Amino acid sequence: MTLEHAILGFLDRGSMTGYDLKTRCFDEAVGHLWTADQAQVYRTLGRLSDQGFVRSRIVAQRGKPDRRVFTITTKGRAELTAWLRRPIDLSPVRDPLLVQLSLAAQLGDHEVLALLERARDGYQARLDTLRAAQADRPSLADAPDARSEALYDMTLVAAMSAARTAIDWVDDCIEKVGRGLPPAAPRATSEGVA
Amino acid sequence: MTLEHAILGFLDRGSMTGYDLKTRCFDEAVGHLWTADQAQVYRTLGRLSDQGFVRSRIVAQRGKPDRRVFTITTKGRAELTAWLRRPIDLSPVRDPLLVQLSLAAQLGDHEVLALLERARDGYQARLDTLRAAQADRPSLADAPDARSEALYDMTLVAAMSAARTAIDWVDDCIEKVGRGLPPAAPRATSEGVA
DNA sequence: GTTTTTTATATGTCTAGTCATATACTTGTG
DNA sequence: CACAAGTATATGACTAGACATATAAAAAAC
Repeated sequence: MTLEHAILGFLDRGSMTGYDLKTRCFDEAVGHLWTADQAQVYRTLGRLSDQGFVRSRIVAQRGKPDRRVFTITTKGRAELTAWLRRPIDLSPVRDPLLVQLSLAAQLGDHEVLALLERARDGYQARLDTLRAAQADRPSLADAPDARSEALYDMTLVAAMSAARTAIDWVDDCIEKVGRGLPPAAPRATSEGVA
Repeated sequence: MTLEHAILGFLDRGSMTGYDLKTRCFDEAVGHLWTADQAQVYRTLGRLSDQGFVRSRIVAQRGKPDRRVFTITTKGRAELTAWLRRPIDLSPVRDPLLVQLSLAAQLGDHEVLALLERARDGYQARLDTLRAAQADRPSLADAPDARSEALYDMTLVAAMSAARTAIDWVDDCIEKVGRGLPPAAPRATSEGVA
Protein backbone atom coordinates (compact mmCIF):
# COMPACT_ATOMS: atom_id res chain seq x y z
CA MET A 1 0.00 0.00 0.00
CA THR A 2 2.94 2.30 0.53
CA LEU A 3 3.72 2.77 -3.15
CA GLU A 4 0.09 3.60 -3.85
CA HIS A 5 0.01 6.32 -1.23
CA ALA A 6 3.47 7.61 -1.95
CA ILE A 7 2.37 8.20 -5.54
CA LEU A 8 -0.74 10.00 -4.33
CA GLY A 9 1.49 12.09 -2.09
CA PHE A 10 3.70 13.13 -4.98
CA LEU A 11 0.80 13.83 -7.30
CA ASP A 12 -0.70 15.98 -4.58
CA ARG A 13 2.22 18.35 -5.07
CA GLY A 14 1.70 18.56 -8.79
CA SER A 15 0.51 16.52 -11.74
CA MET A 16 3.07 14.43 -13.54
CA THR A 17 3.75 11.34 -15.60
CA GLY A 18 4.78 7.86 -14.54
CA TYR A 19 8.19 8.59 -15.91
CA ASP A 20 8.54 11.68 -13.73
CA LEU A 21 7.41 9.75 -10.68
CA LYS A 22 9.98 7.07 -11.31
CA THR A 23 12.93 9.30 -12.11
CA ARG A 24 12.35 12.54 -10.23
CA CYS A 25 10.49 11.27 -7.20
CA PHE A 26 11.58 7.73 -6.48
CA ASP A 27 15.07 7.66 -7.94
CA GLU A 28 16.13 11.17 -6.99
CA ALA A 29 14.06 12.45 -4.12
CA VAL A 30 13.17 9.49 -1.91
CA GLY A 31 15.51 6.79 -3.18
CA HIS A 32 16.91 6.57 0.34
CA LEU A 33 13.48 5.72 1.81
CA TRP A 34 11.77 3.69 -0.85
CA THR A 35 12.70 2.39 -4.25
CA ALA A 36 10.14 1.76 -6.95
CA ASP A 37 10.31 -0.45 -9.99
CA GLN A 38 9.29 1.27 -13.21
CA ALA A 39 6.85 -1.48 -14.18
CA GLN A 40 5.18 -1.23 -10.83
CA VAL A 41 4.83 2.53 -10.95
CA TYR A 42 2.82 2.25 -14.16
CA ARG A 43 0.76 -0.66 -12.90
CA THR A 44 0.03 1.13 -9.66
CA LEU A 45 -1.01 4.24 -11.58
CA GLY A 46 -3.40 2.04 -13.53
CA ARG A 47 -4.90 0.71 -10.31
CA LEU A 48 -5.18 4.20 -8.81
CA SER A 49 -6.96 5.27 -11.96
CA ASP A 50 -9.41 2.34 -11.70
CA GLN A 51 -10.14 3.34 -8.13
CA GLY A 52 -10.80 6.92 -9.16
CA PHE A 53 -7.93 8.33 -7.10
CA VAL A 54 -6.18 9.80 -10.13
CA ARG A 55 -7.15 11.04 -13.58
CA SER A 56 -4.95 11.19 -16.66
CA ARG A 57 -4.79 13.05 -19.91
CA ILE A 58 -2.52 12.49 -22.88
CA VAL A 59 -0.24 15.36 -23.81
CA ALA A 60 1.31 15.13 -27.26
CA GLN A 61 4.91 16.19 -27.79
CA ARG A 62 7.03 16.80 -30.86
CA GLY A 63 9.79 14.25 -31.27
CA LYS A 64 9.32 12.64 -27.89
CA PRO A 65 6.65 10.08 -27.02
CA ASP A 66 3.28 11.26 -25.76
CA ARG A 67 3.12 12.02 -22.07
CA ARG A 68 0.30 10.66 -19.97
CA VAL A 69 -0.03 13.21 -17.20
CA PHE A 70 -1.66 12.05 -13.98
CA THR A 71 -3.57 14.33 -11.64
CA ILE A 72 -4.86 13.49 -8.19
CA THR A 73 -8.65 13.69 -7.76
CA THR A 74 -10.64 14.91 -4.77
CA LYS A 75 -11.28 11.30 -3.87
CA GLY A 76 -7.57 10.57 -4.14
CA ARG A 77 -6.74 13.51 -1.93
CA ALA A 78 -9.17 12.25 0.69
CA GLU A 79 -7.58 8.80 0.54
CA LEU A 80 -4.13 10.33 0.94
CA THR A 81 -5.16 12.34 3.98
CA ALA A 82 -6.77 9.30 5.57
CA TRP A 83 -3.59 7.29 5.02
CA LEU A 84 -1.38 10.01 6.47
CA ARG A 85 -3.40 9.89 9.67
CA ARG A 86 -3.41 6.08 9.76
CA PRO A 87 -0.85 4.53 12.13
CA ILE A 88 1.73 2.39 10.38
CA ASP A 89 3.33 -0.65 11.96
CA LEU A 90 7.08 -0.59 12.29
CA SER A 91 8.46 -2.52 9.37
CA PRO A 92 10.05 -5.74 10.65
CA VAL A 93 13.80 -6.00 10.34
CA ARG A 94 14.80 -8.12 7.36
CA ASP A 95 18.52 -8.04 6.90
CA PRO A 96 20.21 -10.78 4.83
CA LEU A 97 23.62 -9.56 5.89
CA LEU A 98 22.93 -10.09 9.57
CA VAL A 99 21.46 -13.50 8.81
CA GLN A 100 24.62 -14.40 6.97
CA LEU A 101 26.79 -13.18 9.82
CA SER A 102 24.81 -15.06 12.44
CA LEU A 103 25.27 -18.31 10.51
CA ALA A 104 28.90 -17.78 9.61
CA ALA A 105 30.47 -19.81 12.43
CA GLN A 106 32.03 -22.21 9.95
CA LEU A 107 33.99 -19.40 8.28
CA GLY A 108 37.46 -18.49 9.45
CA ASP A 109 38.18 -15.20 11.23
CA HIS A 110 39.65 -13.66 8.09
CA GLU A 111 36.56 -14.55 6.07
CA VAL A 112 34.25 -13.05 8.67
CA LEU A 113 36.45 -10.01 8.57
CA ALA A 114 36.11 -9.77 4.79
CA LEU A 115 32.35 -9.99 5.13
CA LEU A 116 32.33 -7.18 7.67
CA GLU A 117 34.63 -5.00 5.63
CA ARG A 118 32.42 -5.30 2.57
CA ALA A 119 29.49 -4.29 4.75
CA ARG A 120 31.42 -1.34 6.05
CA ASP A 121 32.16 -0.15 2.53
CA GLY A 122 28.52 -0.49 1.64
CA TYR A 123 27.31 1.58 4.57
CA GLN A 124 30.00 4.16 3.96
CA ALA A 125 28.95 4.49 0.33
CA ARG A 126 25.36 4.91 1.43
CA LEU A 127 26.34 7.61 3.89
CA ASP A 128 28.30 9.45 1.19
CA THR A 129 25.29 9.37 -1.11
CA LEU A 130 23.07 10.72 1.63
CA ARG A 131 25.49 13.52 2.42
CA ALA A 132 25.59 14.46 -1.25
CA ALA A 133 21.79 14.42 -1.36
CA GLN A 134 21.65 16.74 1.61
CA ALA A 135 24.17 19.11 0.04
CA ASP A 136 22.53 19.62 -3.34
CA ARG A 137 19.01 18.88 -2.33
CA PRO A 138 16.84 17.54 -5.15
CA SER A 139 13.80 19.64 -5.90
CA LEU A 140 11.32 17.22 -4.37
CA ALA A 141 8.80 16.97 -7.19
CA ASP A 142 8.37 20.68 -7.93
CA ALA A 143 6.85 21.52 -4.57
CA PRO A 144 9.53 22.97 -2.37
CA ASP A 145 7.61 24.48 0.47
CA ALA A 146 9.32 24.94 3.80
CA ARG A 147 7.19 22.44 5.69
CA SER A 148 7.82 19.64 3.19
CA GLU A 149 11.50 20.40 3.24
CA ALA A 150 11.67 20.23 7.01
CA LEU A 151 10.01 16.80 6.97
CA TYR A 152 12.16 15.63 4.10
CA ASP A 153 15.21 16.73 6.01
CA MET A 154 14.14 14.66 9.00
CA THR A 155 14.03 11.54 6.84
CA LEU A 156 17.48 12.31 5.47
CA VAL A 157 18.77 12.65 9.01
CA ALA A 158 17.13 9.34 9.94
CA ALA A 159 18.84 7.56 7.06
CA MET A 160 22.18 9.17 7.80
CA SER A 161 22.18 8.38 11.48
CA ALA A 162 21.18 4.79 10.71
CA ALA A 163 24.12 4.51 8.32
CA ARG A 164 26.50 6.05 10.83
CA THR A 165 25.33 3.67 13.54
CA ALA A 166 25.80 0.73 11.20
CA ILE A 167 29.34 1.84 10.43
CA ASP A 168 30.18 2.17 14.10
CA TRP A 169 28.73 -1.24 14.75
CA VAL A 170 30.73 -2.83 11.95
CA ASP A 171 33.88 -1.18 13.25
CA ASP A 172 33.25 -2.63 16.69
CA CYS A 173 32.75 -6.05 15.17
CA ILE A 174 35.90 -5.77 13.09
CA GLU A 175 37.85 -4.93 16.22
CA LYS A 176 36.32 -7.83 18.09
CA VAL A 177 37.12 -10.28 15.30
CA GLY A 178 40.60 -8.80 15.09
CA ARG A 179 41.13 -9.83 18.70
CA GLY A 180 39.99 -13.31 17.67
CA LEU A 181 36.63 -15.03 17.82
CA PRO A 182 36.14 -18.09 20.02
CA PRO A 183 36.78 -21.33 18.13
CA ALA A 184 33.93 -23.35 16.66
CA ALA A 185 32.86 -26.49 18.48
CA PRO A 186 33.99 -29.67 16.70
CA ARG A 187 31.36 -30.69 14.15
CA ALA A 188 29.06 -33.56 15.06
CA THR A 189 30.27 -36.64 13.19
CA SER A 190 27.05 -36.87 11.19
CA GLU A 191 23.30 -37.35 11.52
CA GLY A 192 22.54 -38.00 15.13
CA VAL A 193 22.23 -34.44 16.46
CA ALA A 194 18.39 -34.45 16.61
CA MET B 1 17.45 -16.72 -1.45
CA THR B 2 18.03 -15.73 2.16
CA LEU B 3 15.34 -17.98 3.59
CA GLU B 4 16.72 -20.92 1.64
CA HIS B 5 20.21 -20.45 3.01
CA ALA B 6 19.09 -19.54 6.49
CA ILE B 7 17.29 -22.88 6.64
CA LEU B 8 20.41 -24.67 5.41
CA GLY B 9 22.35 -22.84 8.09
CA PHE B 10 20.03 -24.01 10.84
CA LEU B 11 19.89 -27.57 9.57
CA ASP B 12 23.67 -27.58 9.53
CA ARG B 13 23.54 -27.31 13.32
CA GLY B 14 21.20 -30.23 13.65
CA SER B 15 18.37 -31.98 11.85
CA MET B 16 14.88 -30.79 12.57
CA THR B 17 11.36 -30.36 11.30
CA GLY B 18 9.72 -27.45 9.51
CA TYR B 19 7.84 -26.76 12.69
CA ASP B 20 11.05 -26.51 14.69
CA LEU B 21 12.56 -24.19 12.11
CA LYS B 22 9.57 -21.90 12.25
CA THR B 23 9.13 -21.79 16.00
CA ARG B 24 12.57 -22.35 17.49
CA CYS B 25 14.74 -20.76 14.83
CA PHE B 26 12.79 -18.01 13.13
CA ASP B 27 10.35 -16.96 15.83
CA GLU B 28 12.65 -17.30 18.81
CA ALA B 29 16.26 -17.13 17.74
CA VAL B 30 16.48 -14.80 14.76
CA GLY B 31 13.11 -13.07 14.81
CA HIS B 32 14.96 -9.79 15.14
CA LEU B 33 16.84 -10.37 11.87
CA TRP B 34 14.43 -12.22 9.68
CA THR B 35 10.87 -13.41 10.00
CA ALA B 36 9.55 -16.41 8.14
CA ASP B 37 6.04 -17.36 7.22
CA GLN B 38 5.10 -20.91 8.15
CA ALA B 39 3.76 -21.71 4.68
CA GLN B 40 6.95 -20.51 3.14
CA VAL B 41 9.18 -22.53 5.42
CA TYR B 42 7.49 -25.73 4.27
CA ARG B 43 7.49 -24.73 0.63
CA THR B 44 11.15 -23.77 0.82
CA LEU B 45 11.96 -27.11 2.46
CA GLY B 46 10.22 -28.77 -0.46
CA ARG B 47 12.33 -26.86 -2.93
CA LEU B 48 15.54 -27.60 -1.01
CA SER B 49 14.59 -31.25 -1.09
CA ASP B 50 14.03 -31.13 -4.87
CA GLN B 51 17.44 -29.58 -5.27
CA GLY B 52 19.05 -32.31 -3.18
CA PHE B 53 20.22 -29.91 -0.48
CA VAL B 54 18.23 -31.64 2.24
CA ARG B 55 16.84 -35.12 2.89
CA SER B 56 13.87 -36.02 5.08
CA ARG B 57 12.54 -38.99 6.94
CA ILE B 58 9.22 -39.44 8.67
CA VAL B 59 9.33 -40.07 12.40
CA ALA B 60 6.11 -41.39 13.93
CA GLN B 61 4.97 -40.16 17.31
CA ARG B 62 2.30 -41.28 19.74
CA GLY B 63 -0.49 -38.78 20.10
CA LYS B 64 1.22 -36.05 18.12
CA PRO B 65 1.33 -35.85 14.33
CA ASP B 66 4.20 -37.47 12.47
CA ARG B 67 7.36 -35.42 12.28
CA ARG B 68 9.17 -34.99 9.00
CA VAL B 69 12.74 -34.48 10.08
CA PHE B 70 15.02 -32.69 7.61
CA THR B 71 18.76 -33.25 7.42
CA ILE B 72 21.24 -31.27 5.38
CA THR B 73 23.13 -33.24 2.71
CA THR B 74 26.74 -32.92 1.64
CA LYS B 75 25.55 -31.01 -1.40
CA GLY B 76 23.51 -28.73 0.84
CA ARG B 77 26.47 -28.10 3.10
CA ALA B 78 28.56 -27.14 0.07
CA GLU B 79 25.85 -24.75 -1.06
CA LEU B 80 25.69 -23.21 2.40
CA THR B 81 29.43 -22.67 2.54
CA ALA B 82 29.44 -21.11 -0.92
CA TRP B 83 26.66 -18.74 0.11
CA LEU B 84 28.41 -17.75 3.32
CA ARG B 85 31.42 -16.68 1.29
CA ARG B 86 29.29 -14.89 -1.32
CA PRO B 87 29.12 -11.09 -0.87
CA ILE B 88 25.63 -9.82 -0.20
CA ASP B 89 24.38 -6.44 -1.35
CA LEU B 90 23.22 -4.08 1.34
CA SER B 91 19.45 -4.38 1.49
CA PRO B 92 17.92 -1.14 0.25
CA VAL B 93 16.07 0.96 2.81
CA ARG B 94 12.32 0.45 2.56
CA ASP B 95 10.59 2.27 5.36
CA PRO B 96 6.88 3.09 5.04
CA LEU B 97 7.03 5.22 8.17
CA LEU B 98 9.63 7.56 6.74
CA VAL B 99 7.70 7.75 3.49
CA GLN B 100 4.64 8.76 5.43
CA LEU B 101 6.57 11.36 7.38
CA SER B 102 8.14 12.86 4.28
CA LEU B 103 4.69 13.30 2.70
CA ALA B 104 2.94 14.55 5.82
CA ALA B 105 3.20 18.29 5.13
CA GLN B 106 -0.57 18.63 5.00
CA LEU B 107 -0.91 17.36 8.57
CA GLY B 108 -0.88 19.75 11.50
CA ASP B 109 2.01 19.84 13.96
CA HIS B 110 0.07 17.87 16.57
CA GLU B 111 -0.70 15.12 14.04
CA VAL B 112 2.92 14.86 13.00
CA LEU B 113 3.75 14.66 16.67
CA ALA B 114 1.30 11.81 17.16
CA LEU B 115 2.88 9.96 14.26
CA LEU B 116 6.32 10.38 15.75
CA GLU B 117 5.24 9.33 19.21
CA ARG B 118 3.72 6.13 17.89
CA ALA B 119 6.99 5.43 16.13
CA ARG B 120 8.89 6.10 19.34
CA ASP B 121 6.75 3.60 21.22
CA GLY B 122 7.33 1.04 18.49
CA TYR B 123 11.09 1.38 18.58
CA GLN B 124 11.11 1.34 22.36
CA ALA B 125 9.10 -1.88 22.40
CA ARG B 126 11.51 -3.38 19.93
CA LEU B 127 14.46 -2.40 22.06
CA ASP B 128 12.83 -3.93 25.14
CA THR B 129 12.29 -7.19 23.28
CA LEU B 130 15.90 -7.24 22.17
CA ARG B 131 17.17 -6.59 25.68
CA ALA B 132 15.03 -9.45 26.96
CA ALA B 133 16.39 -11.69 24.20
CA GLN B 134 19.92 -10.82 25.22
CA ALA B 135 19.18 -11.50 28.87
CA ASP B 136 17.68 -14.96 28.58
CA ARG B 137 19.35 -15.99 25.40
CA PRO B 138 17.40 -18.53 23.33
CA SER B 139 19.26 -21.75 22.68
CA LEU B 140 19.92 -21.01 19.03
CA ALA B 141 18.71 -24.24 17.47
CA ASP B 142 20.46 -26.70 19.75
CA ALA B 143 23.95 -25.74 18.74
CA PRO B 144 25.34 -23.35 21.29
CA ASP B 145 28.98 -23.24 20.50
CA ALA B 146 30.99 -20.22 21.52
CA ARG B 147 31.72 -19.00 18.01
CA SER B 148 28.08 -19.06 16.96
CA GLU B 149 27.13 -17.26 20.12
CA ALA B 150 29.66 -14.53 19.54
CA LEU B 151 28.31 -13.95 16.04
CA TYR B 152 24.73 -14.10 17.24
CA ASP B 153 25.57 -11.54 19.88
CA MET B 154 26.93 -9.20 17.24
CA THR B 155 23.63 -9.30 15.40
CA LEU B 156 21.75 -8.58 18.61
CA VAL B 157 23.99 -5.61 19.22
CA ALA B 158 23.38 -4.41 15.66
CA ALA B 159 19.62 -4.57 16.12
CA MET B 160 19.80 -2.87 19.50
CA SER B 161 21.97 -0.01 18.40
CA ALA B 162 19.75 0.52 15.38
CA ALA B 163 16.73 0.73 17.66
CA ARG B 164 18.50 3.10 20.03
CA THR B 165 19.52 5.35 17.17
CA ALA B 166 15.96 5.37 15.87
CA ILE B 167 14.68 6.40 19.29
CA ASP B 168 17.20 9.22 19.54
CA TRP B 169 16.26 10.38 16.07
CA VAL B 170 12.55 10.36 16.88
CA ASP B 171 13.22 12.32 20.07
CA ASP B 172 15.10 14.94 18.08
CA CYS B 173 12.23 15.18 15.64
CA ILE B 174 9.68 15.47 18.43
CA GLU B 175 11.66 18.31 19.91
CA LYS B 176 11.93 20.03 16.55
CA VAL B 177 8.20 19.73 15.90
CA GLY B 178 7.56 20.91 19.44
CA ARG B 179 9.36 24.14 18.55
CA GLY B 180 7.05 24.38 15.54
CA LEU B 181 7.46 23.30 11.94
CA PRO B 182 7.47 25.91 9.18
CA PRO B 183 4.00 26.49 7.74
CA ALA B 184 2.87 24.78 4.54
CA ALA B 185 2.78 26.82 1.37
CA PRO B 186 -0.76 27.71 0.28
CA ARG B 187 -2.13 24.93 -1.94
CA ALA B 188 -2.20 25.51 -5.68
CA THR B 189 -5.78 26.39 -6.63
CA SER B 190 -6.06 23.32 -8.87
CA GLU B 191 -4.63 21.62 -11.95
CA GLY B 192 -2.11 23.94 -13.48
CA VAL B 193 1.01 23.02 -11.54
CA ALA B 194 2.57 21.02 -14.42
C1' DG C 1 -17.02 -30.15 30.07
C1' DT C 2 -16.01 -27.20 26.40
C1' DT C 3 -12.66 -24.34 24.43
C1' DT C 4 -8.09 -23.06 23.52
C1' DT C 5 -3.32 -24.11 22.85
C1' DT C 6 0.32 -26.99 21.21
C1' DT C 7 2.25 -30.05 17.92
C1' DA C 8 2.64 -30.97 12.94
C1' DT C 9 2.17 -30.61 7.80
C1' DA C 10 0.19 -28.90 3.66
C1' DT C 11 -2.31 -26.29 -0.07
C1' DG C 12 -4.80 -22.35 -2.36
C1' DT C 13 -4.87 -17.74 -3.36
C1' DC C 14 -3.33 -13.21 -3.44
C1' DT C 15 -0.22 -9.04 -3.45
C1' DA C 16 4.09 -6.74 -4.07
C1' DG C 17 7.95 -6.50 -6.27
C1' DT C 18 11.63 -7.82 -9.90
C1' DC C 19 13.45 -8.65 -14.44
C1' DA C 20 13.15 -8.71 -19.26
C1' DT C 21 11.57 -6.96 -23.31
C1' DA C 22 8.97 -4.18 -26.89
C1' DT C 23 8.24 0.20 -29.22
C1' DA C 24 9.78 4.76 -31.06
C1' DC C 25 11.95 9.02 -31.81
C1' DT C 26 15.61 12.46 -30.51
C1' DT C 27 19.90 14.07 -28.92
C1' DG C 28 24.50 13.55 -27.69
C1' DT C 29 28.97 10.95 -27.92
C1' DG C 30 32.78 8.68 -30.08
C1' DC D 1 28.15 7.86 -39.28
C1' DA D 2 27.09 4.46 -35.88
C1' DC D 3 25.86 3.73 -31.31
C1' DA D 4 24.45 4.87 -26.86
C1' DA D 5 21.52 7.47 -23.85
C1' DG D 6 17.35 9.95 -22.75
C1' DT D 7 12.22 10.29 -23.01
C1' DA D 8 8.00 7.69 -22.51
C1' DT D 9 4.68 3.79 -21.83
C1' DA D 10 3.44 -0.92 -21.48
C1' DT D 11 3.15 -6.11 -21.01
C1' DG D 12 4.68 -10.95 -19.86
C1' DA D 13 6.62 -13.92 -16.70
C1' DC D 14 8.42 -14.84 -12.48
C1' DT D 15 9.70 -14.95 -7.21
C1' DA D 16 8.99 -13.96 -2.45
C1' DG D 17 6.07 -13.42 0.85
C1' DA D 18 1.43 -12.99 3.35
C1' DC D 19 -2.96 -14.75 4.73
C1' DA D 20 -6.41 -18.21 5.13
C1' DT D 21 -7.72 -22.65 5.74
C1' DA D 22 -7.68 -27.84 6.29
C1' DT D 23 -6.60 -31.91 9.08
C1' DA D 24 -5.80 -34.25 13.58
C1' DA D 25 -5.11 -35.48 18.28
C1' DA D 26 -3.44 -34.56 22.84
C1' DA D 27 -2.96 -31.50 26.74
C1' DA D 28 -3.96 -27.55 29.27
C1' DA D 29 -7.00 -23.76 30.55
C1' DC D 30 -11.44 -21.90 31.75
